[in-house]
Amino acid sequence: MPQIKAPKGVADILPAQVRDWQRMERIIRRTLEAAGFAEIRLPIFEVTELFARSIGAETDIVSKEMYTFQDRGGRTFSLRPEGTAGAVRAYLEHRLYHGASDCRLYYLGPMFRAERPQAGRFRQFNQVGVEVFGLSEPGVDAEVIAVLMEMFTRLGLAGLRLDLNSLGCPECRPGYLRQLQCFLEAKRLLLCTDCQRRAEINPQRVFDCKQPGCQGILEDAPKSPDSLCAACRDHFRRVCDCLEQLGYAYQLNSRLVRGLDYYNRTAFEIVSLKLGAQNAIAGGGRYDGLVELLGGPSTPAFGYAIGLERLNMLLQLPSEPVQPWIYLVLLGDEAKRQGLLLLQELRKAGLSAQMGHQNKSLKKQLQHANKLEAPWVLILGEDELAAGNVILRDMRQGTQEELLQEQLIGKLKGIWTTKS
RNA sequence: GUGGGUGUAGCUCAAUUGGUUAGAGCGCUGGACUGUGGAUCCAGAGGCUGAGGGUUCAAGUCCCUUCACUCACCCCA
Repeated sequence: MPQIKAPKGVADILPAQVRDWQRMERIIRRTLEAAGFAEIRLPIFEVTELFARSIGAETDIVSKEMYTFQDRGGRTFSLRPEGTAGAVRAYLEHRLYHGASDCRLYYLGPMFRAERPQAGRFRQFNQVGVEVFGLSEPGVDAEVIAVLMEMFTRLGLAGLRLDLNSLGCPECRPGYLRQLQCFLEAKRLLLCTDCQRRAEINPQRVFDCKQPGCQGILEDAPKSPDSLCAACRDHFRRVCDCLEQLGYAYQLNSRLVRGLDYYNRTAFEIVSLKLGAQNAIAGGGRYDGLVELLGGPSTPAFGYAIGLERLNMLLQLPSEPVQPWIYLVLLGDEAKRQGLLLLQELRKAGLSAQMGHQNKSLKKQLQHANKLEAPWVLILGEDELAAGNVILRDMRQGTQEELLQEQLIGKLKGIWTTKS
Protein backbone atom coordinates (compact mmCIF):
# COMPACT_ATOMS: atom_id res chain seq x y z
CA MET A 1 0.00 0.00 0.00
CA PRO A 2 1.56 3.25 -1.07
CA GLN A 3 1.68 5.95 1.57
CA ILE A 4 -1.14 8.45 1.21
CA LYS A 5 0.22 11.94 0.73
CA ALA A 6 -1.27 15.40 0.62
CA PRO A 7 -2.58 16.34 -2.83
CA LYS A 8 -0.24 18.15 -5.18
CA GLY A 9 0.21 21.81 -4.39
CA VAL A 10 -1.32 21.47 -0.93
CA ALA A 11 0.91 21.88 2.10
CA ASP A 12 0.70 21.21 5.81
CA ILE A 13 1.75 24.01 8.09
CA LEU A 14 3.57 22.14 10.83
CA PRO A 15 3.64 23.04 14.52
CA ALA A 16 7.14 24.47 14.21
CA GLN A 17 5.85 26.98 11.64
CA VAL A 18 2.45 27.77 13.09
CA ARG A 19 3.79 30.19 15.67
CA ASP A 20 5.22 32.39 12.91
CA TRP A 21 1.93 32.24 11.04
CA GLN A 22 0.01 33.26 14.13
CA ARG A 23 2.29 36.22 14.73
CA MET A 24 1.98 37.28 11.12
CA GLU A 25 -1.80 37.04 11.30
CA ARG A 26 -1.87 38.95 14.59
CA ILE A 27 0.03 41.88 13.11
CA ILE A 28 -2.20 41.89 10.05
CA ARG A 29 -5.40 41.83 12.09
CA ARG A 30 -4.26 44.59 14.41
CA THR A 31 -3.24 46.83 11.54
CA LEU A 32 -6.50 46.35 9.68
CA GLU A 33 -8.74 46.68 12.72
CA ALA A 34 -6.97 49.87 13.78
CA ALA A 35 -7.79 51.20 10.32
CA GLY A 36 -11.48 50.47 10.73
CA PHE A 37 -11.78 47.13 8.96
CA ALA A 38 -14.03 44.48 10.49
CA GLU A 39 -13.52 40.80 9.95
CA ILE A 40 -16.08 38.83 8.01
CA ARG A 41 -15.98 35.04 7.76
CA LEU A 42 -17.09 33.75 4.41
CA PRO A 43 -17.81 30.28 3.05
CA ILE A 44 -15.13 28.38 1.22
CA PHE A 45 -17.43 27.35 -1.60
CA GLU A 46 -20.07 29.28 -3.48
CA VAL A 47 -22.30 28.60 -6.45
CA THR A 48 -20.09 28.51 -9.51
CA GLU A 49 -22.08 31.20 -11.26
CA LEU A 50 -20.98 33.78 -8.70
CA PHE A 51 -17.37 33.41 -9.80
CA ALA A 52 -18.19 33.15 -13.49
CA ARG A 53 -20.17 36.40 -13.40
CA SER A 54 -17.81 38.44 -11.24
CA ILE A 55 -14.33 37.26 -12.22
CA GLY A 56 -15.30 36.72 -15.84
CA ALA A 57 -16.14 33.46 -17.59
CA GLU A 58 -13.30 33.87 -20.07
CA THR A 59 -10.56 34.46 -17.51
CA ASP A 60 -8.01 31.74 -16.83
CA ILE A 61 -9.17 31.51 -13.24
CA VAL A 62 -12.72 30.62 -14.15
CA SER A 63 -12.17 28.78 -17.39
CA LYS A 64 -9.54 26.35 -16.19
CA GLU A 65 -8.44 26.81 -12.61
CA MET A 66 -11.52 26.26 -10.46
CA TYR A 67 -12.31 23.19 -8.39
CA THR A 68 -15.93 22.66 -9.36
CA PHE A 69 -18.28 19.95 -8.15
CA GLN A 70 -21.94 19.08 -7.93
CA ASP A 71 -23.87 18.23 -4.81
CA ARG A 72 -26.51 15.53 -4.72
CA GLY A 73 -29.19 17.89 -5.92
CA GLY A 74 -27.19 18.59 -9.05
CA ARG A 75 -26.30 22.16 -8.07
CA THR A 76 -22.86 23.30 -9.20
CA PHE A 77 -20.44 24.79 -6.69
CA SER A 78 -16.81 25.85 -6.78
CA LEU A 79 -14.14 26.20 -4.13
CA ARG A 80 -13.45 29.91 -4.01
CA PRO A 81 -10.49 30.92 -6.19
CA GLU A 82 -10.46 34.39 -4.61
CA GLY A 83 -12.42 36.27 -1.99
CA THR A 84 -13.93 39.39 -3.50
CA ALA A 85 -16.84 37.64 -5.20
CA GLY A 86 -17.98 36.05 -1.95
CA ALA A 87 -17.51 39.29 -0.05
CA VAL A 88 -19.70 41.16 -2.51
CA ARG A 89 -22.29 38.40 -2.37
CA ALA A 90 -22.42 38.60 1.44
CA TYR A 91 -22.51 42.39 1.30
CA LEU A 92 -25.61 42.23 -0.87
CA GLU A 93 -27.25 39.27 0.80
CA HIS A 94 -27.14 40.93 4.22
CA ARG A 95 -27.79 44.47 2.95
CA LEU A 96 -24.58 45.74 4.52
CA TYR A 97 -24.96 48.91 2.41
CA HIS A 98 -27.70 50.07 4.76
CA GLY A 99 -26.58 52.01 7.78
CA ALA A 100 -23.15 53.48 7.41
CA SER A 101 -22.40 54.99 4.04
CA ASP A 102 -19.34 52.87 3.65
CA CYS A 103 -18.38 49.38 4.70
CA ARG A 104 -14.89 48.12 5.40
CA LEU A 105 -14.30 44.39 5.55
CA TYR A 106 -11.43 41.98 5.76
CA TYR A 107 -11.24 38.20 5.72
CA LEU A 108 -8.56 35.59 5.98
CA GLY A 109 -8.52 32.04 4.74
CA PRO A 110 -7.76 29.51 2.05
CA MET A 111 -8.35 29.95 -1.68
CA PHE A 112 -8.12 27.24 -4.32
CA ARG A 113 -6.83 27.24 -7.87
CA ALA A 114 -5.96 24.16 -9.90
CA GLU A 115 -2.71 25.47 -11.33
CA ARG A 116 0.61 23.73 -11.68
CA PRO A 117 2.44 24.47 -8.44
CA GLN A 118 5.82 26.16 -8.31
CA ALA A 119 7.80 28.36 -5.95
CA GLY A 120 5.29 30.71 -4.32
CA ARG A 121 2.29 29.15 -6.02
CA PHE A 122 0.00 26.57 -4.48
CA ARG A 123 -3.34 24.94 -5.19
CA GLN A 124 -4.58 25.77 -1.75
CA PHE A 125 -3.15 29.03 -0.48
CA ASN A 126 -4.13 31.60 2.11
CA GLN A 127 -5.09 35.14 1.42
CA VAL A 128 -6.09 38.14 3.43
CA GLY A 129 -8.69 40.10 1.52
CA VAL A 130 -9.57 43.71 2.21
CA GLU A 131 -12.58 45.47 0.70
CA VAL A 132 -14.07 48.96 0.98
CA PHE A 133 -17.58 49.45 -0.35
CA GLY A 134 -19.35 52.71 -1.05
CA LEU A 135 -16.50 55.16 -1.56
CA SER A 136 -15.31 56.38 -4.93
CA GLU A 137 -12.84 59.09 -3.91
CA PRO A 138 -9.21 58.71 -4.99
CA GLY A 139 -8.15 59.34 -1.40
CA VAL A 140 -9.69 55.97 -0.51
CA ASP A 141 -7.43 54.16 -2.95
CA ALA A 142 -4.41 55.86 -1.46
CA GLU A 143 -5.49 55.36 2.13
CA VAL A 144 -6.11 51.65 1.70
CA ILE A 145 -2.80 51.16 -0.07
CA ALA A 146 -1.14 53.13 2.73
CA VAL A 147 -2.58 50.78 5.36
CA LEU A 148 -1.12 47.88 3.42
CA MET A 149 2.29 49.53 3.20
CA GLU A 150 2.20 50.26 6.92
CA MET A 151 1.35 46.63 7.59
CA PHE A 152 4.38 45.51 5.63
CA THR A 153 6.54 47.92 7.58
CA ARG A 154 5.27 46.44 10.83
CA LEU A 155 6.06 42.99 9.51
CA GLY A 156 9.61 44.12 8.91
CA LEU A 157 9.58 43.68 5.15
CA ALA A 158 12.09 45.36 2.90
CA GLY A 159 12.82 45.25 -0.80
CA LEU A 160 9.25 45.88 -1.96
CA ARG A 161 8.04 47.78 -4.97
CA LEU A 162 4.61 49.33 -5.43
CA ASP A 163 3.42 49.18 -9.03
CA LEU A 164 0.55 51.37 -10.10
CA ASN A 165 -1.61 51.64 -13.18
CA SER A 166 -5.01 52.87 -14.25
CA LEU A 167 -7.17 50.60 -16.35
CA GLY A 168 -9.76 53.22 -17.23
CA CYS A 169 -13.47 52.81 -16.95
CA PRO A 170 -16.32 51.61 -19.17
CA GLU A 171 -16.19 55.04 -20.83
CA CYS A 172 -12.62 54.97 -21.97
CA ARG A 173 -11.37 51.42 -21.77
CA PRO A 174 -13.20 50.01 -24.81
CA GLY A 175 -11.74 52.75 -26.98
CA TYR A 176 -8.29 52.01 -25.72
CA LEU A 177 -8.63 48.30 -26.25
CA ARG A 178 -9.79 48.90 -29.82
CA GLN A 179 -6.81 51.16 -30.41
CA LEU A 180 -4.45 48.56 -29.02
CA GLN A 181 -6.04 45.79 -31.02
CA CYS A 182 -5.64 47.78 -34.23
CA PHE A 183 -2.01 48.34 -33.44
CA LEU A 184 -1.42 44.64 -32.73
CA GLU A 185 -3.32 43.59 -35.83
CA ALA A 186 -1.01 45.70 -37.96
CA LYS A 187 2.09 44.14 -36.39
CA ARG A 188 0.57 40.69 -36.08
CA LEU A 189 3.16 38.79 -38.08
CA LEU A 190 6.05 40.36 -36.18
CA LEU A 191 4.80 39.08 -32.82
CA CYS A 192 5.55 35.72 -31.23
CA THR A 193 2.82 33.08 -31.34
CA ASP A 194 1.99 33.63 -27.67
CA CYS A 195 1.42 37.30 -28.31
CA GLN A 196 -0.71 36.64 -31.36
CA ARG A 197 -2.94 34.58 -29.13
CA ARG A 198 -2.92 37.21 -26.38
CA ALA A 199 -3.82 39.89 -28.89
CA GLU A 200 -7.16 38.23 -29.40
CA ILE A 201 -8.03 37.08 -25.91
CA ASN A 202 -6.63 39.79 -23.64
CA PRO A 203 -4.64 42.34 -25.65
CA GLN A 204 -3.10 44.10 -22.65
CA ARG A 205 -1.32 40.87 -21.74
CA VAL A 206 1.10 41.34 -24.63
CA PHE A 207 2.93 43.86 -22.47
CA ASP A 208 4.01 41.02 -20.17
CA CYS A 209 5.80 39.20 -22.99
CA LYS A 210 9.46 38.53 -22.29
CA GLN A 211 10.51 38.10 -25.93
CA PRO A 212 12.94 40.90 -26.88
CA GLY A 213 11.39 41.08 -30.35
CA CYS A 214 7.93 41.76 -28.99
CA GLN A 215 9.27 44.22 -26.42
CA GLY A 216 10.79 46.30 -29.21
CA ILE A 217 7.58 46.40 -31.19
CA LEU A 218 5.53 47.27 -28.13
CA GLU A 219 7.61 50.38 -27.47
CA ASP A 220 5.33 52.20 -29.88
CA ALA A 221 2.08 50.60 -28.75
CA PRO A 222 -0.62 52.81 -27.22
CA LYS A 223 -0.41 52.88 -23.41
CA SER A 224 -3.54 52.81 -21.31
CA PRO A 225 -2.77 55.87 -19.13
CA ASP A 226 -2.47 57.96 -22.30
CA SER A 227 -6.00 57.25 -23.40
CA LEU A 228 -7.90 57.68 -20.17
CA CYS A 229 -10.99 59.86 -20.17
CA ALA A 230 -10.79 63.14 -18.26
CA ALA A 231 -12.45 61.71 -15.15
CA CYS A 232 -10.19 58.66 -14.99
CA ARG A 233 -7.09 60.73 -15.64
CA ASP A 234 -8.05 63.04 -12.81
CA HIS A 235 -8.75 60.14 -10.46
CA PHE A 236 -5.42 58.53 -11.25
CA ARG A 237 -3.53 61.77 -10.81
CA ARG A 238 -5.07 62.34 -7.42
CA VAL A 239 -4.27 58.79 -6.25
CA CYS A 240 -0.66 59.39 -7.24
CA ASP A 241 -0.64 62.77 -5.50
CA CYS A 242 -1.96 61.29 -2.27
CA LEU A 243 0.61 58.52 -2.26
CA GLU A 244 3.38 61.01 -2.84
CA GLN A 245 2.09 63.16 -0.04
CA LEU A 246 2.14 60.12 2.24
CA GLY A 247 5.71 59.44 1.21
CA TYR A 248 5.20 56.17 -0.62
CA ALA A 249 7.30 55.64 -3.70
CA TYR A 250 5.56 53.89 -6.56
CA GLN A 251 6.33 52.88 -10.07
CA LEU A 252 3.97 53.60 -12.92
CA ASN A 253 3.58 50.35 -14.76
CA SER A 254 1.40 50.58 -17.82
CA ARG A 255 1.89 46.86 -18.33
CA LEU A 256 0.18 46.02 -15.05
CA VAL A 257 -3.05 44.27 -15.97
CA ARG A 258 -5.10 42.28 -13.56
CA GLY A 259 -6.36 38.86 -14.48
CA LEU A 260 -9.85 39.47 -13.22
CA ASP A 261 -12.40 41.26 -15.35
CA TYR A 262 -14.00 43.35 -12.65
CA TYR A 263 -11.22 45.87 -12.12
CA ASN A 264 -11.41 49.44 -13.37
CA ARG A 265 -9.36 52.59 -12.81
CA THR A 266 -6.69 52.00 -10.14
CA ALA A 267 -4.81 48.73 -10.29
CA PHE A 268 -1.80 48.03 -8.10
CA GLU A 269 0.54 45.30 -7.12
CA ILE A 270 3.24 44.97 -4.50
CA VAL A 271 6.10 42.83 -5.64
CA SER A 272 9.05 41.57 -3.68
CA LEU A 273 12.51 41.78 -5.15
CA LYS A 274 13.48 38.78 -3.06
CA LEU A 275 11.14 36.12 -4.47
CA GLY A 276 11.27 34.00 -7.60
CA ALA A 277 8.98 34.22 -10.59
CA GLN A 278 5.84 34.44 -8.45
CA ASN A 279 6.77 37.66 -6.74
CA ALA A 280 3.51 39.55 -6.21
CA ILE A 281 2.69 39.47 -2.51
CA ALA A 282 -0.37 41.69 -2.78
CA GLY A 283 -2.50 43.02 -5.57
CA GLY A 284 -5.82 44.67 -6.14
CA GLY A 285 -7.57 47.78 -7.26
CA ARG A 286 -10.88 49.44 -7.83
CA TYR A 287 -13.98 47.56 -8.96
CA ASP A 288 -16.74 50.11 -9.17
CA GLY A 289 -19.06 48.05 -11.36
CA LEU A 290 -19.02 44.70 -9.61
CA VAL A 291 -21.67 45.23 -6.95
CA GLU A 292 -24.13 46.37 -9.55
CA LEU A 293 -23.15 43.57 -11.88
CA LEU A 294 -24.14 41.12 -9.15
CA GLY A 295 -27.56 42.72 -8.82
CA GLY A 296 -26.92 45.31 -6.12
CA PRO A 297 -27.20 49.07 -6.06
CA SER A 298 -24.52 50.98 -7.94
CA THR A 299 -21.67 50.92 -5.42
CA PRO A 300 -18.06 51.90 -5.90
CA ALA A 301 -15.51 49.59 -4.28
CA PHE A 302 -11.82 49.12 -3.75
CA GLY A 303 -9.93 46.11 -2.48
CA TYR A 304 -6.92 43.88 -2.59
CA ALA A 305 -5.61 40.50 -1.53
CA ILE A 306 -2.38 39.50 0.18
CA GLY A 307 -0.77 36.12 -0.49
CA LEU A 308 0.15 34.80 2.93
CA GLU A 309 2.48 31.99 1.84
CA ARG A 310 4.51 34.45 -0.20
CA LEU A 311 4.47 36.93 2.65
CA ASN A 312 5.54 34.27 5.09
CA MET A 313 8.50 33.33 2.92
CA LEU A 314 9.84 36.86 3.36
CA LEU A 315 9.38 37.21 7.08
CA GLN A 316 12.34 37.24 9.41
CA LEU A 317 10.58 37.86 12.69
CA PRO A 318 12.86 37.96 15.72
CA SER A 319 12.34 34.94 17.94
CA GLU A 320 10.00 35.49 20.85
CA PRO A 321 11.06 34.78 24.43
CA VAL A 322 9.93 31.33 25.51
CA GLN A 323 6.92 31.34 27.78
CA PRO A 324 7.71 29.73 31.12
CA TRP A 325 6.33 26.28 31.77
CA ILE A 326 6.99 23.27 33.96
CA TYR A 327 7.74 19.67 33.17
CA LEU A 328 6.83 17.20 35.91
CA VAL A 329 9.29 14.38 36.49
CA LEU A 330 7.62 11.68 38.56
CA LEU A 331 9.33 8.61 39.92
CA GLY A 332 7.24 5.58 40.78
CA ASP A 333 3.55 4.73 40.62
CA GLU A 334 2.50 6.73 43.65
CA ALA A 335 4.31 9.80 42.36
CA LYS A 336 2.59 9.41 38.99
CA ARG A 337 -0.77 9.41 40.76
CA GLN A 338 0.10 12.47 42.80
CA GLY A 339 1.61 14.08 39.72
CA LEU A 340 -1.64 13.93 37.83
CA LEU A 341 -3.33 15.86 40.64
CA LEU A 342 -0.48 18.33 40.86
CA LEU A 343 -0.63 18.87 37.09
CA GLN A 344 -4.28 19.79 37.30
CA GLU A 345 -3.66 22.08 40.25
CA LEU A 346 -0.96 23.94 38.36
CA ARG A 347 -3.13 24.35 35.29
CA LYS A 348 -6.04 25.58 37.36
CA ALA A 349 -3.72 28.17 38.81
CA GLY A 350 -3.04 29.37 35.26
CA LEU A 351 0.43 27.89 34.97
CA SER A 352 1.55 25.91 31.93
CA ALA A 353 2.62 22.38 32.71
CA GLN A 354 3.20 18.93 31.25
CA MET A 355 4.15 15.66 32.86
CA GLY A 356 6.16 12.64 31.89
CA HIS A 357 3.75 9.72 31.78
CA GLN A 358 6.24 6.98 31.10
CA ASN A 359 7.89 5.42 34.09
CA LYS A 360 11.47 5.94 33.09
CA SER A 361 14.54 6.72 35.11
CA LEU A 362 15.14 10.17 36.48
CA LYS A 363 17.94 10.60 34.00
CA LYS A 364 15.75 9.71 31.03
CA GLN A 365 12.97 11.98 32.15
CA LEU A 366 15.35 14.87 32.57
CA GLN A 367 16.74 14.18 29.13
CA HIS A 368 13.24 14.33 27.79
CA ALA A 369 12.54 17.61 29.60
CA ASN A 370 15.73 18.97 28.12
CA LYS A 371 14.69 17.95 24.64
CA LEU A 372 11.37 19.71 25.10
CA GLU A 373 13.30 22.78 26.26
CA ALA A 374 11.39 23.00 29.48
CA PRO A 375 12.72 25.94 31.49
CA TRP A 376 11.49 24.46 34.77
CA VAL A 377 11.28 20.91 36.05
CA LEU A 378 9.50 19.59 39.10
CA ILE A 379 10.86 16.38 40.60
CA LEU A 380 8.65 14.22 42.76
CA GLY A 381 9.97 10.86 43.94
CA GLU A 382 9.54 8.64 46.95
CA ASP A 383 11.77 10.73 49.21
CA GLU A 384 9.89 13.91 48.40
CA LEU A 385 6.52 12.22 48.78
CA ALA A 386 7.45 11.04 52.23
CA ALA A 387 8.51 14.52 53.27
CA GLY A 388 5.66 16.35 51.51
CA ASN A 389 8.21 18.21 49.41
CA VAL A 390 8.97 18.78 45.75
CA ILE A 391 12.18 19.72 44.01
CA LEU A 392 11.98 22.71 41.71
CA ARG A 393 14.79 22.70 39.18
CA ASP A 394 15.84 25.63 37.02
CA MET A 395 16.98 23.92 33.84
CA ARG A 396 18.78 26.92 32.43
CA GLN A 397 20.78 27.63 35.57
CA GLY A 398 21.19 23.99 36.51
CA THR A 399 20.18 24.80 40.08
CA GLN A 400 17.40 23.40 42.22
CA GLU A 401 15.75 23.77 45.60
CA GLU A 402 13.49 21.59 47.68
CA LEU A 403 10.33 23.16 49.03
CA LEU A 404 7.02 22.24 50.64
CA GLN A 405 4.31 21.27 48.20
CA GLU A 406 1.97 23.91 49.61
CA GLN A 407 4.46 26.64 48.81
CA LEU A 408 4.96 25.55 45.24
CA ILE A 409 2.33 27.50 43.38
CA GLY A 410 2.97 30.71 45.22
CA LYS A 411 6.67 30.34 44.59
CA LEU A 412 6.20 29.71 40.86
CA LYS A 413 3.86 32.65 40.41
CA GLY A 414 6.38 34.82 42.18
CA ILE A 415 9.20 33.76 39.93
CA TRP A 416 7.24 34.10 36.71
CA THR A 417 5.78 37.50 37.35
CA THR A 418 9.07 39.05 38.41
CA LYS A 419 10.95 37.53 35.49
CA SER A 420 8.54 38.76 32.85
C1' G B 1 -1.64 22.01 -20.27
C1' U B 2 4.04 22.60 -22.07
C1' G B 3 9.31 22.30 -20.94
C1' G B 4 13.93 21.55 -17.71
C1' G B 5 16.12 19.48 -13.15
C1' U B 6 16.08 15.85 -9.14
C1' G B 7 14.61 10.98 -6.75
C1' U B 8 19.79 6.48 -2.04
C1' A B 9 18.09 5.65 6.12
C1' G B 10 13.50 10.13 9.84
C1' C B 11 16.89 14.64 7.86
C1' U B 12 21.43 16.35 4.93
C1' C B 13 24.39 13.76 1.60
C1' A B 14 28.48 9.78 -0.14
C1' A B 15 29.25 5.28 -3.17
C1' U B 16 35.83 5.07 -8.88
C1' U B 17 35.12 3.83 -16.28
C1' G B 18 28.84 -0.55 -14.36
C1' G B 19 32.20 -4.70 -10.03
C1' U B 20 31.64 -8.29 -3.85
C1' U B 21 27.61 -7.47 2.01
C1' A B 22 24.96 0.46 -0.35
C1' G B 23 28.19 4.10 3.67
C1' A B 24 28.82 8.76 6.78
C1' G B 25 27.13 12.92 9.72
C1' C B 26 22.90 14.57 12.38
C1' G B 27 18.65 12.53 14.76
C1' C B 28 16.53 8.10 17.33
C1' U B 29 17.11 3.83 21.08
C1' G B 30 20.19 1.63 24.77
C1' G B 31 24.70 1.57 27.73
C1' A B 32 29.27 3.66 30.32
C1' C B 33 26.45 6.66 34.89
C1' U B 34 20.76 2.13 40.43
C1' G B 35 17.65 9.53 42.07
C1' U B 36 19.82 14.47 38.36
C1' G B 37 19.52 17.06 31.58
C1' G B 38 23.07 19.60 28.01
C1' A B 39 29.44 17.26 27.05
C1' U B 40 32.29 12.79 25.74
C1' C B 41 32.84 7.66 24.43
C1' C B 42 30.67 2.80 23.02
C1' A B 43 26.85 -0.13 20.90
C1' G B 44 22.19 -0.85 18.34
C1' A B 45 17.92 -0.15 15.34
C1' G B 46 16.63 1.93 10.83
C1' G B 47 17.14 0.84 3.13
C1' C B 48 12.62 -3.52 -2.11
C1' U B 49 18.50 2.91 -3.86
C1' G B 50 10.49 6.20 -5.91
C1' A B 51 7.91 2.11 -8.98
C1' G B 52 7.90 -1.19 -13.39
C1' G B 53 10.48 -3.17 -17.48
C1' G B 54 15.07 -3.69 -20.54
C1' U B 55 20.63 -4.20 -21.65
C1' U B 56 24.69 -7.02 -19.11
C1' C B 57 28.35 -12.39 -16.34
C1' A B 58 27.17 -8.12 -13.08
C1' A B 59 22.85 -2.05 -12.40
C1' G B 60 22.23 2.80 -6.98
C1' U B 61 25.11 3.77 -11.67
C1' C B 62 23.29 2.71 -18.70
C1' C B 63 18.29 2.67 -21.74
C1' C B 64 12.77 2.96 -21.87
C1' U B 65 8.14 3.73 -19.28
C1' U B 66 5.63 5.61 -15.13
C1' C B 67 5.02 8.20 -10.54
C1' A B 68 6.56 11.87 -7.14
C1' C B 69 9.05 16.26 -5.92
C1' U B 70 11.00 20.77 -7.82
C1' C B 71 11.94 25.10 -11.01
C1' A B 72 10.18 27.72 -15.15
C1' C B 73 6.38 28.89 -19.11
C1' C B 74 1.10 30.13 -19.00
C1' C B 75 -1.28 32.87 -15.20
C1' C B 76 -1.59 34.83 -10.45
C1' A B 77 -1.54 36.07 -4.15
